[in-house]
Amino acid sequence: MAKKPYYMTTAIAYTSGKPHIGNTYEIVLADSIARYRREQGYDVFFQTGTDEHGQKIELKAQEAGVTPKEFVDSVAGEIRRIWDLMDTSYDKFIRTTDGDHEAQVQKIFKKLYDQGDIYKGYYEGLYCTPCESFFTESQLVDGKCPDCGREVQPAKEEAYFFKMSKYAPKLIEHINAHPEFIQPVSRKNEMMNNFLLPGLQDLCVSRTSFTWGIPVDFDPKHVIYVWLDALTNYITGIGYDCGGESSEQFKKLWPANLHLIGKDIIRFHTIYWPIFLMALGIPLPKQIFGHPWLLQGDGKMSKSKGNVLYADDLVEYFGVDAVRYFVLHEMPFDNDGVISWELLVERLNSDLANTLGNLVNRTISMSNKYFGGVVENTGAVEPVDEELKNVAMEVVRKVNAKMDELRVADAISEIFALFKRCNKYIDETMPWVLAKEEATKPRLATVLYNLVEGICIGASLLESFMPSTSKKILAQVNGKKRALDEMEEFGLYPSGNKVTEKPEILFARLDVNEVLKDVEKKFGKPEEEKEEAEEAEICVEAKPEVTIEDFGKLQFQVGEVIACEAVKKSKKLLCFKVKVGNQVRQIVSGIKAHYTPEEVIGKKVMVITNLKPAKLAGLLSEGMLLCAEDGDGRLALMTPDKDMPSGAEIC
RNA sequence: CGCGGGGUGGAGCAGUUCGGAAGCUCGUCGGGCUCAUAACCCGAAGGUCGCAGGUUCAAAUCCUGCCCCCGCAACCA
Repeated sequence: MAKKPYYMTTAIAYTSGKPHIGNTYEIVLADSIARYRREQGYDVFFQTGTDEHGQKIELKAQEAGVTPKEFVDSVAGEIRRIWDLMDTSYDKFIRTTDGDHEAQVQKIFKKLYDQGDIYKGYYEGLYCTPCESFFTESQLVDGKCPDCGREVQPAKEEAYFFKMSKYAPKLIEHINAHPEFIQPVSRKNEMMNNFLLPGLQDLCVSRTSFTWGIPVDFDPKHVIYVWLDALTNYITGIGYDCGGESSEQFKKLWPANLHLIGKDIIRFHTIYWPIFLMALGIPLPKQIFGHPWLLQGDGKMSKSKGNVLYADDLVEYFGVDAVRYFVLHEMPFDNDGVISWELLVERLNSDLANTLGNLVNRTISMSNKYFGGVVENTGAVEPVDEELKNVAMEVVRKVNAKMDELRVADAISEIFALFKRCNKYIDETMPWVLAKEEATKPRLATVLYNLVEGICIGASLLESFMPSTSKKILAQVNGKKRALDEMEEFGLYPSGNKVTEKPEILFARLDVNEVLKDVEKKFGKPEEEKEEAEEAEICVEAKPEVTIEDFGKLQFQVGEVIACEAVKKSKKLLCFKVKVGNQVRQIVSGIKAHYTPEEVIGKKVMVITNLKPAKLAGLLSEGMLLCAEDGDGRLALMTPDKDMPSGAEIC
């Protein structure tokens, strides 16, 4: 019987920079699902890749002084290196700059245009010519440009749009008829209520403001904007052709069984993507799963804090499988998870070193000590054995059930429950007591046999999640990897097999303080006490040299804060009244997080007074308060060293 | 009233869909054991489930109001 195909994908990673552990989580999660489906007998095709177009990349490349292509080649290489490092078993790595993808996207665009789903329209708005920006009515300040205060003109910019609304009813119907389509279900209502039911707006699918993208071939000043370019990778990657020449592979694999994505892009995958597919007349994927995020432990990610976590750094300390274990185990099903060095060490020590590693180690040691490594089933059973056997026999069924719901973290917990049960079994049977008398040796042999059998089952199940650990354990106990359908029977381990003589430590315990100290040395201080160190570490990007004349254009003066209040509806802004000489200015400044209005009143501050006024949150700001900013974004107002009258010029 | 997520023993989380004895892992304390990576096993302490109301025989769970945290968005001059 031919194996059933199973096509799954991850989102493609955006090549604007090195992916951190949060991005890496997705590929590992996908990998564990892919591996498990293979175990279950599916013919799995697992695709991942990179999204490489867009203005941001164009800019980043410019900053780096390389071409966009050179830039994405380098980042895509880095991403792929990390995916490989994490031991992920993807079958295809697609890049949106691949020639066949680009060509097919152009054809798709043309087809949708020809059939009237894409039309040329205009981005309409009010245009400020000097600022080269569009604004909507609501963004204007007193009917003028919010940036410069000048007049704006109604204007249009050409763009292509996709008629989303046309397919919305059909999509609503589909979603209602297939409750499993959007996972977790809580997301379904969000999509329905927020986007689908209120009515979909047509989607802008082209841009003329940058060039790093796939050109619209019949109108080359436009490039195809992100979603039509990125989402289609799922079909172009397996050989879709909208001219009717799709590959055999496409015919076999489509529709996809699972798109695994982050919760932030659920909207695009459950609304725009299905609608594109409907327009192309091909079936919809069976399931979209929006996973939660893995967040850094202590506060925001920040390079100066040294707490941005990258998979390769973590692997250096803990090893690939420990990192895989952590991200898979710690990530709950529909809530964000937390990752930090401390938590990582905790999991490594307690689950991997203590529960699992130590179990394998003590079992093998005893086999060597008492029987020269030979593991034999003498059939000397006792009632206590039943419970262990039950747990071992149940575990496959439980893991299967969890994996069918994509509850990977729970599936792993089930496997570890078996290892814990094995540890308990050792205490119950007390092998070291049995070893004292010749008469109880047969019983001892059976106890050790049962343990090795339990370990084999657990280790075999572990393959999808921690592939190399699984292999290592099986090698140490000299057992064969058990297939899922070989786990309905307890006792398949060949009686008389010999375990390894020298068990290798699977996971060494780490001392959390030493790790933290080490990390600090390597990546900089992770938390608070960083005063002195910080001073030296701040590095501000150098600006081009200016002349004294340039400097002379700026006017700085001492101002006295005579009033200050928080700006309602704004998290960051304070509104100041500052007396400068004989006039009072209103200045709006984003330092709410650093100063309260009370503490700032009466302070003498440094103000740039000839800056073009601007509106912030609807309030006029005539000038700017100068602050020093440290590496963590903390601000300090600049005040004169000696008392100076307000209005005194700073030069 | 911008959008969204969250507040459950010291830490990290489950449980909330569809009310029905507050649960898991770690840590702490006490005990057991010695095969093992100071690991393993057992027991205990510790929570007004953010606050205040309401519905109900019964609320972590449903309803109303409020407080606080976190992302994103916006205007961090």
